Amino acid sequence: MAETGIKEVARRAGVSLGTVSNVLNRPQTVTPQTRKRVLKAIEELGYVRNDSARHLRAGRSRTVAIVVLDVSNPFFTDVVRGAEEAVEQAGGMLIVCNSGEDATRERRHLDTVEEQRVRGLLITPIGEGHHKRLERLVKRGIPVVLVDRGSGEPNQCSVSVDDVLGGRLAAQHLVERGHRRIAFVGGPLSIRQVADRRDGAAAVLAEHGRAELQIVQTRSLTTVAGREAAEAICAMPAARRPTALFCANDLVALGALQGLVAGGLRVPHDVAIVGYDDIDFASAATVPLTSVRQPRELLGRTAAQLLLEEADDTARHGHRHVVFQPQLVVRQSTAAARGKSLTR
Amino acid sequence: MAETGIKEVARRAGVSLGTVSNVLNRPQTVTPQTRKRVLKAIEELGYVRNDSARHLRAGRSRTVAIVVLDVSNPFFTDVVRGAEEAVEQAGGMLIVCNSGEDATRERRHLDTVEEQRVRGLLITPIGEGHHKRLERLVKRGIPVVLVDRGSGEPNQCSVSVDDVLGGRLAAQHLVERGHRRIAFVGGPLSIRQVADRRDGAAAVLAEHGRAELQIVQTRSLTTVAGREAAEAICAMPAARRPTALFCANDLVALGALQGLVAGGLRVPHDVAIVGYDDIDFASAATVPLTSVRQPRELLGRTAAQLLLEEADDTARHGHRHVVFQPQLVVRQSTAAARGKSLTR
DNA sequence: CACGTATTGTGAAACGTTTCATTTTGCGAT
DNA sequence: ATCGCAAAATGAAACGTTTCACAATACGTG
Repeated sequence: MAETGIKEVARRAGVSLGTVSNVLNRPQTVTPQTRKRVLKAIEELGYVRNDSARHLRAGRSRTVAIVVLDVSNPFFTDVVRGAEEAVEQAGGMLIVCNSGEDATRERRHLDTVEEQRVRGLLITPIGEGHHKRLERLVKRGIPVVLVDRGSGEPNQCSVSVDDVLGGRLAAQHLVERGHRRIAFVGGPLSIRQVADRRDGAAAVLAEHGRAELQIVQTRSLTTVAGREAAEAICAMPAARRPTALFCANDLVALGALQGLVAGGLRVPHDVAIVGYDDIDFASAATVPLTSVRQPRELLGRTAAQLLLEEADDTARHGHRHVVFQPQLVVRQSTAAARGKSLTR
Repeated sequence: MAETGIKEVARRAGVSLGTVSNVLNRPQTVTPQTRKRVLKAIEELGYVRNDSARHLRAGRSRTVAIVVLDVSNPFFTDVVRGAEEAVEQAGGMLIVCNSGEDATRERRHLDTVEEQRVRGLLITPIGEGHHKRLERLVKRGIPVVLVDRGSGEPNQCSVSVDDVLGGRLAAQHLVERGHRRIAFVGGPLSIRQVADRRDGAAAVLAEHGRAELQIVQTRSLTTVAGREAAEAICAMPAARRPTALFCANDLVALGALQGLVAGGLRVPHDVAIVGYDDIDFASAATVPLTSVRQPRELLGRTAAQLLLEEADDTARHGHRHVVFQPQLVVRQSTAAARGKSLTR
């Protein structure tokens, strides 16, 4: 298993170690003639740089890590694609870690990422207990940017979408459609985005003097959780049952949609649904979903750019908190019910 | 930026370099007393292993890479989740790379992965031009397992699903439903899975003496591509227009569904659709999609297990080619058209 | 109490790069 | 030819680990 290193290349090309390194890292400083000779040797030997050695000596890595809540949620894959674009354009590499909404796995990933001395970290943290941990990374010289999550922290950037506003848009729309009994479906509430969306919706109801926002908590933000929540809702007596659901994200909404239909309720006739994220599948659902759109790829791209900027020049970098605006997209799942007054 | 290394830990704990290393790697060989002392020093100094140095010296990495065709395709995210599970269980880490069906990006990822000297590589390659490249990785001691792709290669494992059979199942079903003009929608055909599915379908038609399978090629396997294909199909004269589509995957099928509806055709009344993969969203579509199901997570998990087995004991490892069976799931998108004979 | 053995601890060498202070080479001007 | 200078090439040191041959210590036995 003779690893062919820079040394053998040097010998074969009849030059010194340093020259080979120069060909690799500062081609201008070496005569075209020798350069060619070295490249030929590299080719013939099938030499491949050893990134660990390179990184060890150079002290800086070219890879950026992103830790997301759920890789199988299209929202995050779009964010990842945006980040990927920015990172690769800068000649780096993005590695994707999935915390799966599990704090233990999140911590494990942070450990690994720290051991790898990555260039920087993009993360959508789970709870609030990450502060000291991320703080430590920053102290260590690893810039951190919060993704899809606002932050008052003065020593890190964040890129987010105004979730409270998103919640308001959703609730506002449902109120205008005449709904009185509205439920928020989602969880866990320890995820800030979930809590914010709920708060935004609750605020609107309060302003309108409507009944309080019901909360149907779920354990996670998946279609399965949405389906389970819908079952519980179907089981409620009709008089108390909400006439509209505002779901914490589209996966939950899609699951709820299935659950309601399975339980014999019609959407939007009996129960209207508003989702969140406006993933591609929202418009392709059995009943196309009204949803709150977020600029997914832009979110990822912006976060990555901020991160790279900080990594390139930590000294001069000023932390920023970018907040995008969400946008309501109305579709059939909240179409006005014909022949049935909800406002009564 | 004083990197606290093993050296400082040793000094603080009043032991030698080697002892600290032993505490980290072979805790049994060190007295509980000194071990505690070292751990305390580690804690106090906030020491974090430098993975590059570790890897450089040890020669072997703990990370496994997976290169997929499209991270935003739920099929692959499920495969990734399966692989992740197996890798993490073995104490490793999985890094996810997205080739985006782009050969250049695939090559870039292979380069990086090779430079990183990863423990092993899981890959769903794009075309056929990867042979020598992967061969080289294997020669270098990096085991490679092909995912979702069969292989006759004797020196690498592969885990796949019988795509020809999948194509047969789809076509068989459509033929039984009475369809005569059937089109295959998907591409590029350089992706083996796509070609295999088409071939399976074509074989069935041939056996039944039916008209040839029409091919509507797409540039990629996305909803956008499916929508475009559907537009082309809508534009065909009704007499020549296929009465059923077999789409290379569910994303294309979902896009086609949208495109057909937008073009004024009803599904399944005017045109039936069969998708492939049976991703979660297939059953939640406007018209729930008949699809060919693949064991997605199992695929990923099995591939990772095979890889780890090989990495752990290259010498004794015997290469295997695991092939799973796909399964047809019938839903509304191919429901028998009422009051209209397709067999005329 | 001496001896042999098992258990702990030690520290130098090696992993494959990059960096940088030096030396060597090439070349135009005198 | 000779000198001077810029350009090119050199090679030793350093990055932070792990490994391994060896030394030191502890322990049970005759």
